[in-house]
Amino acid sequence: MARKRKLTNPLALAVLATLHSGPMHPYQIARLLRHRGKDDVIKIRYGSLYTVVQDLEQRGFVAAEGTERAGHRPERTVYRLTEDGAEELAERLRELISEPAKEYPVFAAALSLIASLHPDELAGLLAERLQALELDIVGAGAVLEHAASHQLPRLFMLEAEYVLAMKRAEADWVRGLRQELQDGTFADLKLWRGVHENGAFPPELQDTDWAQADRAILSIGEGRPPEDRPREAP
Amino acid sequence: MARKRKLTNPLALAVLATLHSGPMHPYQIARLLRHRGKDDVIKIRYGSLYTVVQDLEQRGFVAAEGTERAGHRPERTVYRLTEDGAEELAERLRELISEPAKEYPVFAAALSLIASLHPDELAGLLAERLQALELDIVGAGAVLEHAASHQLPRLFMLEAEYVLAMKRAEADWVRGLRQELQDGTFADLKLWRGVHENGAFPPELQDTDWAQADRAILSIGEGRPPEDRPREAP
DNA sequence: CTACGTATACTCGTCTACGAATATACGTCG
DNA sequence: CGACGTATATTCGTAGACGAGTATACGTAG
Repeated sequence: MARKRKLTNPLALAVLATLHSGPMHPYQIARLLRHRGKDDVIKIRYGSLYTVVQDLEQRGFVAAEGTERAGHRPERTVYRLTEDGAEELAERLRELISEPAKEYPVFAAALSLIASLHPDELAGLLAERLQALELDIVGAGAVLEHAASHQLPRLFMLEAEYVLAMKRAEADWVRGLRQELQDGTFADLKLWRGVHENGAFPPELQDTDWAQADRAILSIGEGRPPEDRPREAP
Repeated sequence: MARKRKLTNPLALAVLATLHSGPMHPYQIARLLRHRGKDDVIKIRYGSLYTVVQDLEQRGFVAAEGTERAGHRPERTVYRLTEDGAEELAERLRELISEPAKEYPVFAAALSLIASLHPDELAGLLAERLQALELDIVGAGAVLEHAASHQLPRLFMLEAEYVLAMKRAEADWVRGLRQELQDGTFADLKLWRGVHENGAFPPELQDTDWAQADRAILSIGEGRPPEDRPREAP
């Protein structure tokens, strides 16, 4: 947690935002965040929380107001938001909203390696995912409706709306792919099965641009100049 | 990188998958991953790569085949995939496909804290995001078309298709919200401005369930039992 | 032919996230 | 009333991620 770097840690931003509601100690921050359901979109680990708060203090974004003690519980340090902290929070939020960040969802990673799995397995796995997603979607929808009917302003539920929209889109996409696999519309099934049965690409695909380039990279490992030397592909 | 834990690191899975194409040394793995465009959905850091490969070796998922040296370059260790490695890869992929993982996109985090920003700013920020997203979308679409027209099987572009679908969905959602803010349809604008101008909630919202509960949590910090003591909200 | 930029290939040290442990207090059920 | 489960509140140690550094080789523009 160096001195001058931008405050990118979402938990840190959440801490600053929570202190808008008044000075409090770290554990209370966590409870409030939880109560407000923010732990659904922001990872709250106690292990990290205290480190983050210390860092915020060092940077001058929060300040210790003093310590108190209730009964014989451990002493608690109460922090408040500073001017600098409020500004930094606003600035980071502006940035996070206006600039899409590059993220690495694991599902995309898995898809990118999917050729390693046998195609006949995939449809079933996608069906499982779809079920789970649909459950999630129903649940999230219910939460949103419940909140609305209890006068919780939409302003505080935007993140849930967004997450729901994304889940719906994912479910749609998964549904489409599963369909193509089931009815055999998916074009590469022959190729794909071939790779698993022969451990190699069918010859008609050996000489495309990308196969060439792949082989070029692979051949360097051979200690020979990248001449020819056909190799089996993934 | 402890001994028995599941292999959740996406880079580790990518390494295993790449070794399907034959034995090679770490740097070559990275190059091939890059050439295949996988670095778009899987973070490849050299600092991590070598650690990850070592870990895979310790777990028996890859094995060193020996070392070679080209010219006076540093010695390179060539690794191959083991049976165990192939199995582990397949098992992890199955899991990643069939079970949606909980993730924490920063945009959702930012939305969840958005009340800290003045509402009149938000529409503009969303417009910026939208522009960036639309550029991304055009770019990704072009890449997909180019790949298709060069015979690269769709099988190897699924992750790009998925990412594109997600971006489109996000753009749609952002467009909708921006619209509501611009034409004043968004219901909480009055409340929201009030929070920023008075630093407090308008009285008609002070007594809802959630405001009560929030106050209950806050009041504990006061060292008093959670009786009454109204407080200002975010 | 020499200087410079770029690619190859890896290592090191730092920073950070966070699991797990710790320790006290409170409520309650028999 | 004593034993047990849960909530309060924080600290500590360590595994893992990764930025930045290192050192050599190669291509090429001047």
